[in-house]
Amino acid sequence: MPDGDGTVTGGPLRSPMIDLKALREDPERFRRGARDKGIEVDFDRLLELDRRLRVLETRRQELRAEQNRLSKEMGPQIGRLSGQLKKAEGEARAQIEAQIAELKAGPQRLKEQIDALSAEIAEIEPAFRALLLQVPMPPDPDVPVGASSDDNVEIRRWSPEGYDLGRSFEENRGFVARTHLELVRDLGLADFARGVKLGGTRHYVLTGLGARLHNAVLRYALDFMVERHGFTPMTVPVLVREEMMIGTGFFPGGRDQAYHIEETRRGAGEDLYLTGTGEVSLMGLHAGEILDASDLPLRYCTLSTCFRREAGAGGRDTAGLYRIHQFDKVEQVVICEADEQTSRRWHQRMIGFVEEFLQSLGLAYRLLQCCTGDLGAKNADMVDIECWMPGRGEEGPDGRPVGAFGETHSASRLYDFQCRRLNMRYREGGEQGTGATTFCHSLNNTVCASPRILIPLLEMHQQADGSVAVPEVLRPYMGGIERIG
RNA sequence: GGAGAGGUGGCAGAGCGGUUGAAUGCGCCGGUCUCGAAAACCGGUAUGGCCUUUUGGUCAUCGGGGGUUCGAAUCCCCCCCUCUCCGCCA
Repeated sequence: MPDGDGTVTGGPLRSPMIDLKALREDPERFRRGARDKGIEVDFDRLLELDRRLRVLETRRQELRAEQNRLSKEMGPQIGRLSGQLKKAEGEARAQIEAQIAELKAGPQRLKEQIDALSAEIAEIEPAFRALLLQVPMPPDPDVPVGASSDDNVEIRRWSPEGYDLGRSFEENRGFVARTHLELVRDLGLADFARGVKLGGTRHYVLTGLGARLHNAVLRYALDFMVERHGFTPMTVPVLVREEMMIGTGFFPGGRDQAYHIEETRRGAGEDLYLTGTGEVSLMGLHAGEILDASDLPLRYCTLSTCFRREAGAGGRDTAGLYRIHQFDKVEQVVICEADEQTSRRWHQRMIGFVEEFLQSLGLAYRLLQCCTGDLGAKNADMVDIECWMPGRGEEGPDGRPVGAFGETHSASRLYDFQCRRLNMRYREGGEQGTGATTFCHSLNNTVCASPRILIPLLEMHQQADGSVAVPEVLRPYMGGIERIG
């Protein structure tokens, strides 16, 4: 199997990708969108290839129509003559053969012309598809234009009662904050050396109560979405086919970020990829389907292990639980009707769920409106949520970190970008329905990614004596334990 | 891992290489009949693309890709998937 981009041809999906008609009608909108996102796409070439392809395709269709017509006309004749040929002898035989050859000559010429056109099309089509696949979703007009995360705009912040984000941890709590690294070490919650021994850099082992806390917060997060907000929990593959990675928009852009299982090298038919988020499988669930409009919106969540190569992260965040190759995450996904207002409302609600979740854990956070440069290819809009991590950030005068916000959540609004690529549509009556079909809209947001969430959890709930208080909502998942250490 | 059987329209189920985008049945929609309903009968009932102002025309699609052929659901190759049996195994 080829590994090249732009080759989602098989399976139940024949990905239409970006709306070609929209692109033809208003290429400027897509050009601007890509520019604002800092993504380079050769639109001139793309549009030129599109024009050429359509000319060739139209011509080929005309020829094929002619061929079909001829075929219908003389098919039966050739068949009849071929039948006679079997019985015929000598002179009569030669005559029939000549007749058949004559009949075949016309279509033969057509075939040659069609083959020539086909060859030409086959030559430029892959490049066209690859280019089309690179076209990002244009950001919504109300998304601030910016180059990088530095240009993101804070929307609001929240902190638990009695904790003032304008003051230092020490001023708030009366003692100097330990970092999560120190807490984890002193309380025996993680073993980095052995993690690295097992899996190499950026691996870790959560030990004892560390593992328990990790599981507790994830289980709580899943129950929170299911019981409080009516999401349907799913367990899904984390090892998926390439078409799912392309369909969800992670490929081609994010190839470097995904672990690639090269099963073809062992004789299998296709390679597989480890997913970096449950979003891939949750979105892929209904790929290629026509959903029943009355079943929308679909609200799914999953607890899945996520794998990220962190290519390009260089030496950033090498220590601790912040940036690692493998973690677990509860993810929420909504698939709704193709309506901007509906889609926007869900975005707000999904962000609200996370705020409620973080508040119940007593974690301080802020919401950031991501700027165009930080959206990635697939999003029309994205809001990041960052938790306050007292042990993070630059060193203060005392040589201790002053604290910083660290990204823990990301809420994406994609319109029909993914659903087009995944060929996921809806209409009244679903598959059996009769009306026109429409591509769904999709959204996703983190609910809880751990162990990263353990950083603010441990750092915010640490006590003067070095112990850590377990938030009340997690205690039922920790066998009633109220305090670690 | 080994052996075999299959994948056709919403479902079931036909389909000697040539008016087969696909019989037939079911389902669904519309109509006739009826006070109304059922039955019966008649008609309609896929998706996507391209051309077209409308109407309409046309191409592609019978798991996916490639090949043979003037012509492929039908023949050949590769892959994916499903089922059965054996082996192995949480």
